[in-house]
Amino acid sequence: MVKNIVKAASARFESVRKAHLSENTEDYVELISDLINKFGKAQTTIIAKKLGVAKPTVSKTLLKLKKDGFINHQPYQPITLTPKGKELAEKCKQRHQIVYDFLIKIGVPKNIAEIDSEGIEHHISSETLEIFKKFIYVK
Amino acid sequence: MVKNIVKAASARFESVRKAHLSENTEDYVELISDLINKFGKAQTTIIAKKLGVAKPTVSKTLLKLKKDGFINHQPYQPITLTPKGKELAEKCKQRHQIVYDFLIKIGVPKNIAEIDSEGIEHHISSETLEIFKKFIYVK
DNA sequence: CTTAAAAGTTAGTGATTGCTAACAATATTT
DNA sequence: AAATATTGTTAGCAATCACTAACTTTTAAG
Repeated sequence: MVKNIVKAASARFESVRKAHLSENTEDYVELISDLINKFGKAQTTIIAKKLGVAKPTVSKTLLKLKKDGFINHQPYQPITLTPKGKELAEKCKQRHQIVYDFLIKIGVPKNIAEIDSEGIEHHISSETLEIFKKFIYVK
Repeated sequence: MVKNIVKAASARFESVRKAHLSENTEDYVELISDLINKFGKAQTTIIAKKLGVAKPTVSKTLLKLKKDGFINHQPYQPITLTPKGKELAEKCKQRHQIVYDFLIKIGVPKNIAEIDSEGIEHHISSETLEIFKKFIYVK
């Protein structure tokens, strides 16, 4: 059936659009986790600087992350991750690290690997990730 | 200086956001080129089906692509690419192919490679792409 | 050649993710 | 403790990219 062929063709674009919806959440949660680990706390201003966006943008996103159950946050208070947020952060960090290590392994310069891994990490399937892993540790 | 460290940290996020702005344009132009090659013409309805979006979404995007000089398009007429559009399509197709071939080469199954290459292609630097190429042809 | 189907457009809406300007709360200096 | 600086929020706006409903144009069938 022609319809099914077209449907299959569109699936990959839909996957990419779906990934875009969770990208922002993942970037925030991963960053918040890093900040807590490095500086003991995560604050709006630091997040804004790290992500290269304005403070109100962060403020608004934090409301959404709270609503979605990833963070605990009261106005003017530091941000903490919920169990759900910690879990997502952990998953993202592992994935990010694998992509980064893989790029380094195949010879991509550090500064380039940092940028590329950031863009790629949200679009890698678990299957491909497994193959990346084998490359890093076996070869 | 601490400021520069933070600025460097934000650069990769800004790169990703910048990539997102051109992603849609690239997907459309690449697809339009494919449709012209395969079926002799590119039409709104086919594009909509292939991308998995509604027709009005395509219609609106075509106006933007025309405004930006990537396509020629008069209402109710088939779509053609401008030289600028052809150039971009060619670049995207090559890049897409390299990413896809690379994934296949390292052992990713076809159906997964199709999805992942679609998501990844917009976030790969030319440096990493060159390394991918070497992998495909040399090893 | 008229009618029905297919293709394409316009209008209006909503979510997401940015921004600036202005203000409020908190922390720091003096 | 008062003034100042920093931090965080609210309000209002814009661009992008989706959608549905309703309409127009073109194509195809009878």
